[in-house]
Amino acid sequence: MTFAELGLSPKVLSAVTDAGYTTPTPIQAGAIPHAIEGKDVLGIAQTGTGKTASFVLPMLTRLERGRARARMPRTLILEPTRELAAQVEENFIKYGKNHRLNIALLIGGVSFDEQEKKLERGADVLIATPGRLLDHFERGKLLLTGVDIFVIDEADRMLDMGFIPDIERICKLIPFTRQTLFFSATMPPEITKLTQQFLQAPVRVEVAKPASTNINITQKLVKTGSKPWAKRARLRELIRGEGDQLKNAIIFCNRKSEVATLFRSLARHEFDAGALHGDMDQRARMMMLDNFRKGKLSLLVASDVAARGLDIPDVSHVINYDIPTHADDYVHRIGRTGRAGRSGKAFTLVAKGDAKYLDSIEKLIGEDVEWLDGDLSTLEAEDQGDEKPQRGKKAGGKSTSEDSRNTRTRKRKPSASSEADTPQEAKTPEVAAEEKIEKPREERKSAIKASNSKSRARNRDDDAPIGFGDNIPDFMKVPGKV
DNA sequence: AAAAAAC
Repeated sequence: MTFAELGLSPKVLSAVTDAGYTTPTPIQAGAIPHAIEGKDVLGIAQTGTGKTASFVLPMLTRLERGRARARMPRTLILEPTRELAAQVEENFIKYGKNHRLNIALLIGGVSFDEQEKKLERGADVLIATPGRLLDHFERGKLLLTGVDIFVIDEADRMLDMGFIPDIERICKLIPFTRQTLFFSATMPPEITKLTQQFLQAPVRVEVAKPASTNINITQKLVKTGSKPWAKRARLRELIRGEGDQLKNAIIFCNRKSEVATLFRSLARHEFDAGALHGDMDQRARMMMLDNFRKGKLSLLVASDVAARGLDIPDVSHVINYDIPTHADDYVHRIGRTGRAGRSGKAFTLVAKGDAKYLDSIEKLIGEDVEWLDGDLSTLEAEDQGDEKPQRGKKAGGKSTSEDSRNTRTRKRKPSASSEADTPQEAKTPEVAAEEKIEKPREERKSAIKASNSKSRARNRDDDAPIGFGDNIPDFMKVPGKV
């Protein structure tokens, strides 16, 4: 089977050939002919199966007839995250290089002006995250009555993120005569219901290939102490131990605050690291991802915003700094490596107390993951000696910041051994970009809370009802308060 | 328990 047999237009075909592809993936072979015919498609596939091209290519072919009118986009593609939306735009640019199409990307965190201009000019392709799309719609900058092709990508993730009501709303604004292409990695009951609602006599194309069975990925568990400094030290040791084998790595944390902390720590230890999480300013997000893709950064510390769908062909390692508490996240995370036929390694740091999460992961993927060192039984013992191997520190201090304080005050150079093992060119502009990273929301929130409660405490009782002065009736008083 | 997404 070749791309030439799928019914794509010559313009599209030549762009595909130029990109170096000749053989379609199963999802592409299954979906493209039907999509070109104008049929609805239900695609069940993980990312990394060539899913994006399976809707981009037929859409380009179909878009060759007709042109866009102002404020009336001809197609709409919904994506759950900003990065995925941007990635789809890249695909339209790459495969649409022989076309003259107006592409508009509507995502949050960036200015409205440019997006409005593109809508005004008439968009052939509109790629959006739900929030910003509805925002434009409510401002009257957009009519969806001209949409001929509607794509819902990563539907199960949209469900996880609570986007379904938004999607239902958007769906009602699009003519029912449209063609709908619907993609999801899994088919939970809610999603099945949605497909019955949105799709008409769809062609079902299923590519069952969960990332966990990807034989290109070598999975290993890594024993670690549970204290933050101990985990960071173990991580550095792990990275250095991989030496040249580690070309680049995505390091996943469970919390945005942990991403920020770990990123700063790695940067101080002269690692070539970047960070990515949802509370960062959008420009920094784009820059980090871009530099990681281009190889200017070898480590990317990320939250689960990067777990699904991100297509970076050449990631040698995925490291779960925190074990994912949802087993499917594990599958998605490690699926960022071992892509496009390459081999990849996936390490998961396991500390005392992570056993139950490990259990559900192994249950889901249907196999036991090998330990790099030791095993679950040695974990407990290991954690007893969890004292920080340095003296002269204030006991009972916050171990979280100690680790960074050391290097900040001393600014020591990396040791000879680490110099050999760690990626060089450490004087990255990304370290300077550290300042651009916003504080995680929770930190901001607690800061606000602290200052609020302080000012409130000056005035009067926190929970006292307003308007009674000191004569609060008994029944209005908060129980337990004097 | 947390992440993502709108000003």
